[in-house]
Amino acid sequence: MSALPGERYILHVDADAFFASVEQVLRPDLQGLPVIVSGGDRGVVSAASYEARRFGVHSAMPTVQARKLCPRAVFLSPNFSAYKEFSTRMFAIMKGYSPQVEVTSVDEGYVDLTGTFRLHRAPPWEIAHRMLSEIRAGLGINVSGGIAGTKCFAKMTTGLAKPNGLLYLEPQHARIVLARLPVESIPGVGKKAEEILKRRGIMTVGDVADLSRRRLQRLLGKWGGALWELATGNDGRPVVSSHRDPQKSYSKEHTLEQDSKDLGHVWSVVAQLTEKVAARLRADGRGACTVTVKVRSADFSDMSRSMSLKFPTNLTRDLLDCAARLFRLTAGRRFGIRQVGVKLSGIDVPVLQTDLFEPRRHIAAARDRTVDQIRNRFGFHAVKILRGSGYGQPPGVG
DNA sequence: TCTGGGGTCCTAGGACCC
DNA sequence: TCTGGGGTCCTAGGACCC
Repeated sequence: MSALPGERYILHVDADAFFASVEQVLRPDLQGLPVIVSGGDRGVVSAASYEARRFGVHSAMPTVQARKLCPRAVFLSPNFSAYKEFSTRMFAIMKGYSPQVEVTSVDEGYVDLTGTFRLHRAPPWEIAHRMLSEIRAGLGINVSGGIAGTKCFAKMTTGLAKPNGLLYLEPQHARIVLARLPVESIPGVGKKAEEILKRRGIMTVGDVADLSRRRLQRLLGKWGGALWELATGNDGRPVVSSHRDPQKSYSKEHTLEQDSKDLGHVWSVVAQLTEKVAARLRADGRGACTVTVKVRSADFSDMSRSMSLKFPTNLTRDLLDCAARLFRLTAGRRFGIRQVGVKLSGIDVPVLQTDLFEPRRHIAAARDRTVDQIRNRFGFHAVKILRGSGYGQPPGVG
């Protein structure tokens, strides 16, 4: 048996209720119970075990609502380092079967199985079955997989295989089976695109495929053309096993426990976010040109202000300085503040030529290094940067 | 129902340059 | 009175994904 010329066999792998499943492995007393991982009562559900889903709980649902639907569930805060470790083990198993493994998120990835006939002397669905079985046995979690001729179809097929299943759709069957699914099951079609399409009677994947590319482009812009390729099975994107593109932005957000109009307090939160995100930048040996401060008001309107520097920097002093100026520009709103965020972009190697003219920057860099070391060992609050100590000025508003 | 936090990519207008 | 055009960078906002 061998692959037909030009035919691809792409496997999409997705762990079921990943965060909740990992928690149930780490705490066997939670097996069989409804488990909900969520970021707190003003947040949303990150993952719900299948026991919790029976009560109607699903991810992205407000935690408050999940509590109403399933008050007896075990609610847990996320433990990202544990999820990362399980993720690493899962992908290590996958890489044992094919060198072409693409990691798309902590619990999801693609494997190109086109070459497995030759490599393993077994058809791709057999290889996929072994792979998923090894993950289940090794990690104790459930995983699902879908095999199809394109990445898009493989991912949609996984959706049909859940929970804990594996499904292979031959090309001619994939067209028929997937065509019946609703438009929003195509990855990339969210609420907005769904509304635009359905308002015009375009309800299913098949309806999209039957349109002309031009019509879709008129409806959805550039994305319309790409969507047409996905829906018609002309998605030629390869499985990319090489290293991911370097990270393009670093951000940190925080939702306040209560909406606040106390700009002094809110600024102290923004300053902490800035310090934390700057430390991540330094840990990667990188710098940022652009700083963005985002404010979400109690009415859920967002406002962001950004500014760009001439040279990439990772000095806390520089970044806090920008953040303070930007935060001042967001003042004067009618509602309290719900959430704030700091984003660093325009990422590059930090530039130091200004050092020649300003030895104080060396001192600032040394101070950052010291603060990072202490905080890495004793925690963020082991060091407190006081206002008026040369950086991190108060907002001067309100 | 009452809406997180981490990202990526796209659009559109204005400034600026040649 | 009429007033280019293309390229690139910056900013603000928004859609989408897990």
